[in-house]
Amino acid sequence: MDDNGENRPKTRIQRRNTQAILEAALEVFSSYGFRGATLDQIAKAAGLSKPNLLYYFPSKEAIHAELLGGLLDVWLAPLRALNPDGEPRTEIMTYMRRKLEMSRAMPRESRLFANEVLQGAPRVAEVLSGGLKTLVDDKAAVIRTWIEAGRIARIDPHHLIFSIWALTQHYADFEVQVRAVLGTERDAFAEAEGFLDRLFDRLLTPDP
Amino acid sequence: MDDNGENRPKTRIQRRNTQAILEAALEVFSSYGFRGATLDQIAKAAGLSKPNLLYYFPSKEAIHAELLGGLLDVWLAPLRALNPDGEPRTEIMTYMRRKLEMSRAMPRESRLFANEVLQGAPRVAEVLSGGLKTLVDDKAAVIRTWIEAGRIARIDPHHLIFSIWALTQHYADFEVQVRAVLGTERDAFAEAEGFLDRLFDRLLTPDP
DNA sequence: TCCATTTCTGACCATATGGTCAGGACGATG
DNA sequence: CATCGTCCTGACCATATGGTCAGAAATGGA
Repeated sequence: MDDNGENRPKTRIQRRNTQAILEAALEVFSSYGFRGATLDQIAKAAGLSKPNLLYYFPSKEAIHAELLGGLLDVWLAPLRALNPDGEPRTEIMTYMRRKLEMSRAMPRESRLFANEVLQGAPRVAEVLSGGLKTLVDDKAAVIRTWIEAGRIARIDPHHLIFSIWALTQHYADFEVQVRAVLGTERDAFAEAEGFLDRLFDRLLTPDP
Repeated sequence: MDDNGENRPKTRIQRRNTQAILEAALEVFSSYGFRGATLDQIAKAAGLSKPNLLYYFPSKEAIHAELLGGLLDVWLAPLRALNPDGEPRTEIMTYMRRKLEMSRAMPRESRLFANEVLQGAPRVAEVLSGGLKTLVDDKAAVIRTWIEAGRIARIDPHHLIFSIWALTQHYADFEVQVRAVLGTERDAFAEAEGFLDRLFDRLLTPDP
């Protein structure tokens, strides 16, 4: 089904152009969603002609799929890195900080996923209920052992993870809103770090 | 500029059809975003022909604008209701619960706004930096007085409001993801209420 | 019942869009 | 420099889409 993976870009030109296309596609898809984006927009942003786009990728779908698939691992890496043998609060705080840093450094990637999920995740539904669910369930189980050991507060692990997603991605996905409300003077991400540190510190502290 | 407001729907048929159109448009726009939605989809969902749609609304833009504008007041009502003279924690907790309830009861409306803001809010940019900013600044000032009086913890009011938005809207905007991860057995919103109660209770409690 | 107004439709239009194709330009390799 | 495979393009196509229009059908009031 998927003819990628075997025949990677070989020549210099292929590498440069596929890279430019994916970069441009990220820009456009993250701004307009899949249906709202057009090949002409992507081609223009990549500095290529539309037929040339389709010389490197067989279809609009394929570009989108390549983008999503290629970024999924990066996107989930921080959660994967959550170490069952680490110090519970450190592990969770580190995870949260990494997610926030990703929102800051890769807001377009965040919006790409947000657009996809918002619109019903038609292209990644299997990933959500497959790999993602497995990963989250796995880490939730780890967190549960920490709770049982009394090392962090007794809160639902799944919703703890959701809260990290929601609070960190909010600053990327709703950036224009955050900026509009805070004004251009304030640094939303810098402030968010302090705020979220405090929030999760309080949330995780076990009851006396 | 806006020729609405004066000539509201009068006849029974007008009322019924404009209602059906807005209902259908909410369904379609919230699922696909502005550019991703088509008039044919909306017309079909409303049980009308496309020309008939355009008999009631002058353009696709107009339908979208009417939807957004009509819902803004409803959407911001809970924040407006935050009472400076009320008991601080009760006021904030009530606000959070109302927002969560709105996410539960009106997920399509939430996604409509989410789509709009995600894609750069081209049609509501003025509202964000105008009315919304004013409202938020106003309520943030109220919260700040509560903090100064030592009645709630010393946390940034703007980010407190952001956190309420992020955490409650997450359950509507990313519903498919939440459902995929949680499975169909669990009731995300019921669980969220308990989780968020606990979270904000801990967040707001003043330092000893 | 008759007429004016409102409501609705099929046919149509201009443009946008995803995608194709024949062939030309280019670049590396002998 | 000849040649072969890579790279690229203009022209083109089928379909989708937002929107228009002349006129038919329904509605409502006198």
